[in-house]
Amino acid sequence: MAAQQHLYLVDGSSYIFRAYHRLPPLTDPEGTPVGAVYGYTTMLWKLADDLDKADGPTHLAVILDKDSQSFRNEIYPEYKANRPPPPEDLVPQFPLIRDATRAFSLPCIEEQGLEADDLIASYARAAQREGWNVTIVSSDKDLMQLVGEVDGARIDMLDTMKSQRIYIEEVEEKFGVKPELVGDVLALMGDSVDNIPGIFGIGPKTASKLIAEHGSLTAALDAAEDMKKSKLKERLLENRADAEMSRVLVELKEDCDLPEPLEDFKLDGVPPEPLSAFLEKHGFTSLLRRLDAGRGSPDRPNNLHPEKATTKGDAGTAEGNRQPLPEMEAVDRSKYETVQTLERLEAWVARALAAQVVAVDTETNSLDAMRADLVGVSLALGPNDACYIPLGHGSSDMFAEKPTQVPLEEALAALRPLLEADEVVKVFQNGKYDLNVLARYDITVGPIEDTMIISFDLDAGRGQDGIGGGHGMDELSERHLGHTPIPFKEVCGTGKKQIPFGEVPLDKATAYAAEDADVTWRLYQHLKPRLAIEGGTRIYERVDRPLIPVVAQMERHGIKVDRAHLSRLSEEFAKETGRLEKEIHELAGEEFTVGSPKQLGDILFDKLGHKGGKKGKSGQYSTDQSVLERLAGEGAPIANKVLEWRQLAKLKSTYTDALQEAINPDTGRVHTSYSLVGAQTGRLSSTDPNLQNIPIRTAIGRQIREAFVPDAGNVLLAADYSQIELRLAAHMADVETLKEAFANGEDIHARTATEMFGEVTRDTRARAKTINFAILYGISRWGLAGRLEVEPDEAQAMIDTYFQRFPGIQRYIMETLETVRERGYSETLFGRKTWFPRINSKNQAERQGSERAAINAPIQGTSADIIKRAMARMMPALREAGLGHVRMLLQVHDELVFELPEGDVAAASPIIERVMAEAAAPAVTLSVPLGVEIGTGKSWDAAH
DNA sequence: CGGATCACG
DNA sequence: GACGTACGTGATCCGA
Repeated sequence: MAAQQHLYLVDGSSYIFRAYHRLPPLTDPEGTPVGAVYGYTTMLWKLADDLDKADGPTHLAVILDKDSQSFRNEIYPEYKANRPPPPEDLVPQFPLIRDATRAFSLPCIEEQGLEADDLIASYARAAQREGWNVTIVSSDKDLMQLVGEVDGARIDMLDTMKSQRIYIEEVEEKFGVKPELVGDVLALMGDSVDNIPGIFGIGPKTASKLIAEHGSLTAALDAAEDMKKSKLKERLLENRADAEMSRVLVELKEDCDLPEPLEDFKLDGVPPEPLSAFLEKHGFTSLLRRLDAGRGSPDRPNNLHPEKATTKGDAGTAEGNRQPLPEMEAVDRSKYETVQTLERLEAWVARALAAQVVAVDTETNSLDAMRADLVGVSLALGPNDACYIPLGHGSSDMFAEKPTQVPLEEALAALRPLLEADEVVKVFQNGKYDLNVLARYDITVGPIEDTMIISFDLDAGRGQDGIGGGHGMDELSERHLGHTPIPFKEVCGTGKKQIPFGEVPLDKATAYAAEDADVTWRLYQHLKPRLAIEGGTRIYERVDRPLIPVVAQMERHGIKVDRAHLSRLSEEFAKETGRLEKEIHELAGEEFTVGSPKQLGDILFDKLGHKGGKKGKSGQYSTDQSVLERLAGEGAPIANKVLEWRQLAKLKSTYTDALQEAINPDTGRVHTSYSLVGAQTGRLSSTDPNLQNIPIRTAIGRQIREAFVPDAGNVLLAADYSQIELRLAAHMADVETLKEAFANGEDIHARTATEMFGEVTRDTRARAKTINFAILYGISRWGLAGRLEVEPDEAQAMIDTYFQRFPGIQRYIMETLETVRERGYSETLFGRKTWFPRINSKNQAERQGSERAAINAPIQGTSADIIKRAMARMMPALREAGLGHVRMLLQVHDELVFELPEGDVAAASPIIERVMAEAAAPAVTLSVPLGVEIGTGKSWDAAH
């Protein structure tokens, strides 16, 4: 029996539109935009790769739309009439789609007066009649009508953007009906893009419900008569004709003449020319490399090096960020080596030195790098070419016999030349952790690369829809390699049963640890080339990569905290909260848990009968600060007591108690952990403990800052950027008035007050300040109205005045949004991207949320870039001045905290100020000065 | 484990 | 027809 034939029909036109909106605006060496073509090319490649695979294509053709007119226009002149013209930089890419298809030596079918959908339908049916299987490469919902099986020949669909097969179940999931009824559903719901009317007011949900219930469009329309009186009934009766015409419009023409016979679509491998010439012409160098690597032809993709497999293609989108799974040599854990002798270790080190690129991972007994003891090291030099070097296994009694291991000192001596070699790149996943662990053994690792940071610089913000946009190894491995690494909990257990890694038997430990290095190596090969292609090199090389060892060093420094001071505060707060609690209970007339917003709400609004209680969607009264302040103003003494109680309880539990516990017994200091990938905008975040939210705004809270102190003989120095985000907004939106004010060193909120209200008073300045921030955060009249306690109309008037007084701001907002809508990401002045997959969401709240975030991201992100650059340059600048002993301890978004001998303040201050003020240069020249304020003192509080 | 609250820039 | 309205974080507590 002959092998089953399998025809792939590629819907080229719809693909290019989607690719355009999902991919960055790349241009080729001649400046022609080619982003969408690049996506299309990688997609074709992937399909050609699948040749010879089970279910892979034996025949393939690309189907294109010839022009916008079709027989449907004769039925309904408005058909597709309100389609906006394609974007300017997409137009020149249309002909390139044909070029790309020909470059792959694939047939390309288009026909005057016929839409691609009709050709696809006709070819699909023709092939099905021959008993072939058919896969339609498209996600067009109209085509879903075709899905199904006739006499053992099936038609399915493939959405390459989402790597998703669509068969009957998927269609049913989407439309709630069998494929053959999809046309009926479409006829009811209409399609605004194609301008198919459907019935107004009936969306996908109602349409599929009606069709599922009645079995067909006609039946549903007939049934309308007997429905009970409703909007729906009216609409069905009134618009029957529209629905019936829509049914004709969505019907696919399955009997077109076939311009070329099916047999001509036979796939026969892809000759290297003209493909290579095409790739070269358009600067697709990574694909060109793949072509060269694959013995000169992509027709045997399995011979390609796995690391050269699909690079970008269809990364994260509003609808998901799964990439097509690249071809790769499958992970084979049996190939890993457990290194137990010095001889073998030296052999690995020698090979690594020769390889120039080695992935490294350390295993320890703690997540806290500052307390973690080294348990082992793994290395990877290529796919499955990895080893684990156990160093601290079996230190407890769980091992009957301690396993054979290279003694720690000897092993470190052997590894040191590798880890410190200038000419060998060490690749880590979250290298900051490993750097800190190894620093405890006096090993200064470098140079390093970091797959977590690379991923962040490429994909920050993707997966805001909860589909997974994280940068952890397991997630990256799933997403990019299609491989699930052994979960940590499978090796060490979880909860109470968790054992330290050092107690894991060597075979299991090797499988886990060597795999981590293996996966890191693969991820690096996969992600690193994308940086250049997608314009991520600048931010990675100039901002984030240099920062890794700097932040690692800051974490190791830590900051001294006065335990006695905190303990005293804890006691005071405890006494005070206890006293308040009693008073609150008396006022309430019963005892209850003050810390429970639920109980408090019931007491305030039900029992005590206060007015204006608002329940949120959790069905619970809101009792937050603003509510309690209102009640207090209305003369409810209990509200003030609760506010006071809350403040003290918060300070005690979050700060005075927790910080004491965070003091490292070895160093006597507190070592936070900064996340370099925590904030989508590029900011750092701080955890365990968070030292970026230590109180400062109230006097009581500031007492906690007094506990942060220098060593004897030293002082703390705090250097703050003044109004950096507003300055950047003035520069980026090019607002003359604001730039001038900053140039003259004016009080910017006062200046805003003058412009807005004509005079500066306490009140107008405060309002101006609120408005200034509101602008940075993407304003709405209601939001501003709430903050300023005015009517939305008045807030709108203020916004209008603001835009009028500061021309440029509105234009900046519009332009930013337009760019983000088009490209899917925002960009900082230094080229940092933040993706907004929901910017074009149909859900208004979702979309508007993304819009506000997108307005803010370039500003907040540029500020983050600038302070990061200052941090990376800081120690070299200080060292040059003989101040290498100055320690940079903390970063709080626009502030750096240093510790230094009292006598060095005068020498260090101007250097710190200069490095911070000039941190944008030379990459970016700002049209506003960056102001830096410096203070010193015997505590963090005193330094402000 | 999610929601509410509140600490910071 | 109602929703929900300022950006970015992390820690703690309560209660299901």
